[in-house]
Amino acid sequence: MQVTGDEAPTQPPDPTRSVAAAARREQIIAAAVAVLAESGYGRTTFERIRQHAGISSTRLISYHFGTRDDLMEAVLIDVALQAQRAIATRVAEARTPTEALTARIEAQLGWIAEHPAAVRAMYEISMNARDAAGALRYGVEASAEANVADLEPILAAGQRTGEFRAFDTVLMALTLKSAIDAATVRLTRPPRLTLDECIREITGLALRATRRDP
Amino acid sequence: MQVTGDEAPTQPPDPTRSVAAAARREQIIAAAVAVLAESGYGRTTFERIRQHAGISSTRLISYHFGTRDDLMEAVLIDVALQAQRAIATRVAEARTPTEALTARIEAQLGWIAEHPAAVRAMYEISMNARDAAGALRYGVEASAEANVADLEPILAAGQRTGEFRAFDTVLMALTLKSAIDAATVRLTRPPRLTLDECIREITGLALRATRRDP
Amino acid sequence: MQVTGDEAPTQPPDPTRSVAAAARREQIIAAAVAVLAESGYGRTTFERIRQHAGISSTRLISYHFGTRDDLMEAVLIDVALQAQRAIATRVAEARTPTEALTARIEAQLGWIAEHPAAVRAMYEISMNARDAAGALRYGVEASAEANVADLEPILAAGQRTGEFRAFDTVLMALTLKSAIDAATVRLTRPPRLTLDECIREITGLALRATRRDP
Amino acid sequence: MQVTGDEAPTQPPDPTRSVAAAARREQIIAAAVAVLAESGYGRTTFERIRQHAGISSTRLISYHFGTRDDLMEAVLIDVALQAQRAIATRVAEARTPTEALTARIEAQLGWIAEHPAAVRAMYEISMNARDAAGALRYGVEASAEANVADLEPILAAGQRTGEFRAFDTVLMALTLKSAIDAATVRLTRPPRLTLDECIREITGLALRATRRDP
DNA sequence: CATGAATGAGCGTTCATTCAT
DNA sequence: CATGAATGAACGCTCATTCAT
Repeated sequence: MQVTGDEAPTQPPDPTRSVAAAARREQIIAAAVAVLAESGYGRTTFERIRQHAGISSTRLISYHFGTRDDLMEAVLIDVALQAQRAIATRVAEARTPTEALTARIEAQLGWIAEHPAAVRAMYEISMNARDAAGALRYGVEASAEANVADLEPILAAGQRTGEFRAFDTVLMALTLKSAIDAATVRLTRPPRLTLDECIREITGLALRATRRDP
Repeated sequence: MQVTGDEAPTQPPDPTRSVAAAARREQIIAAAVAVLAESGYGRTTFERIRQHAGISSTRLISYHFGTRDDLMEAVLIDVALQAQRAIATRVAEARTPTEALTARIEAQLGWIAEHPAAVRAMYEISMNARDAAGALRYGVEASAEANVADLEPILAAGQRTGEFRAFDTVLMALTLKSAIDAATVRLTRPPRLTLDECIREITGLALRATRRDP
Repeated sequence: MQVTGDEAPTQPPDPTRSVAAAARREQIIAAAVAVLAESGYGRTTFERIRQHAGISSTRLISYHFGTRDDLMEAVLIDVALQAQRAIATRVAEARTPTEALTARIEAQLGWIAEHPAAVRAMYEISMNARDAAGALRYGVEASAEANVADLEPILAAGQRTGEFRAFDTVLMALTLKSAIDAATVRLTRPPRLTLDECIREITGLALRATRRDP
Repeated sequence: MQVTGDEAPTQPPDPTRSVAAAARREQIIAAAVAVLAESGYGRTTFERIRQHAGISSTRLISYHFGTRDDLMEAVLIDVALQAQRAIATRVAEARTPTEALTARIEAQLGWIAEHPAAVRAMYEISMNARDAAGALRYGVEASAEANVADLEPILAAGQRTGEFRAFDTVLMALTLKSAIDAATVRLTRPPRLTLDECIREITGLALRATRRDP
């Protein structure tokens, strides 16, 4: 994802080569997430990030990330990967597709509840970052795909083991994603539900929707 | 030292005094709505609005609306009032609370379906406009209140006539609002529903939720 | 040549509409010419121009001209037009093609000798201004064409009147241009010639090259 | 507090000590020449040179050459020496001053025709490099002197042997230099001449100008 | 009702350079 | 011999806004 060539600042550091650079990047990304969540995309300037990160110069940001757009992309990728990893870890512990489905829902809702700022930051970026032509850079489609990509295999596995009934796995994945999104909103906006209520609600729905007809 | 108000070089002209001024204001607001919907809040600059409106100078915008924030507020109010009026008109034709409730839902969903740009513009403003301190100027609460304000009287009226059962009218109004919001999303994002399906869904839900137990 | 639309600063002033704006533009262009001649293209910054023009803010420059490239183009056009006009005026006074040819050479060499800064400024721009792709924006070809455009009609007219012999007018125009360019160099670099010497040299050459064979 | 010289963090390594360092320097100079010729002085940044040279970091450039100005000077000197050497070698083969004069002209024009990028690079540097005060660092005078320095001895020798007539050798050298410069332009810009034509032209001129009157 | 002219503040970006190993 | 990390300074540009008519 690193830009090479002309656009990059002098000496773009290879993040994989140096732990110090990686740490700096993490520090800056964390600050960017906080500012995005608190102040919104439009007010997330290098200067505000600099203040929040407690570093001396905004130059340090462009040194590590290049342009503002590059930084935003780095934040988006970083946060998405973190979420993905957290969820994948918990799903990996499941022994059956049913458990996996439950774990997946719990993990996602749990992660969202635990990282409201990160979620908000992703939202700000995906709703505001635009390319030169003015089109949204990270459209709804992209995030939809991302959220569905790991759900569909679980459903397919469940059908293979016979735990789940026959249905279109892509469509079901999309439906579950929508349900989770709806529940997510209920975590933050009235009529509010607690995390446990959300999880219970969605897992109940998912299990009923996928289980073999008796 | 000019003897003018605080917000503009010459105070925004009294819209009742001049039809020309009112027309200009409408023209600019319409352009602002279009730009907001197409380019997002951050890229909705005076210059872009000027182009879209086909007027000669951005000065004309600040002349009529004062600051950018003032313009955004004017857009928000204008659009909200328009929606409110359209809905109120249709609700006013209803003869019973039940009819009013149905009309209210149909009218709102209908208006949303017919004015996607306006809806998007309101969304952009409410999600991005911030005050000097950095706080969202038109929080979720504000729009919630607005959307609920005309719903609650209908419910109360239904209870008085005995058509509706006993329930907390505020809570029920909020619940219905949430349901409508959810349906709204289904108009634009998969799994998609048609306007008619949305209306049927929500009115069915509302009627069942409010009617007297048999 | 005025950029319209997005790239323009707020309220690009129409230079034809206001004498004040035209005066400001002239003032800024004059300062730009001086800085270009003195400091070269790379050091011709808004700030240096601002100082030289004795104006308060660099913003005034971008207000009137837009981007730096736009300014440079404006300078180039302005200077070229000025030269063109000065030359055309003197050529217009000529009664015969022979006189016109002489006048043309005298006028161009005279203008160059009188406006060394302007000549240098044009040179700096044409040798340094590049487009986004990195290619020279105002190639040698462009200036060659410009310098030849008014020469060729004179030659053609002389052939019609019978004062000049038969030759390819385009080729002859190019040749004369080359001779003038060479003479120009001799005005500034050793072995140096005076303006009068240059004029005598080139007009002598031109007249001999074009006159009817006896 | 490092005990180093003024210009670089660690003093530019002694080129005689290490062949590796010399090779690096050559590599970087070659890249710089290419970038100068292609992109012009203003766009010849460390980053672009780095890309062109295929090295990892711009730091390597400043390590070997110090500042940007130092690099440019190194390029200028390197290219000039190369040209000088090529020309001197061919002149050394001549047995008489007349042969030497011919060889000198042929060699210079030949070198120019064979190394357009190097010629262009020298030109870019000499026309753009400036000192802190803003004055051209390598003025026209400098290059004139350089080009004349080896011409004058040839002429003087010819006078001593009696092959050449009496004339002011410095003035004649300058004149010949001007003629060569003019021919150089004719290699690249219309009305164009081939290399052979140029050589014939200039050598013809030179021999006629210097030979004893019969 | 409309416009022209001017302006200040802030932002991202670029570039060479320096301090460390 | 080479590199990584950091940094300061300057620049062009954008935007909303204000002072005049």
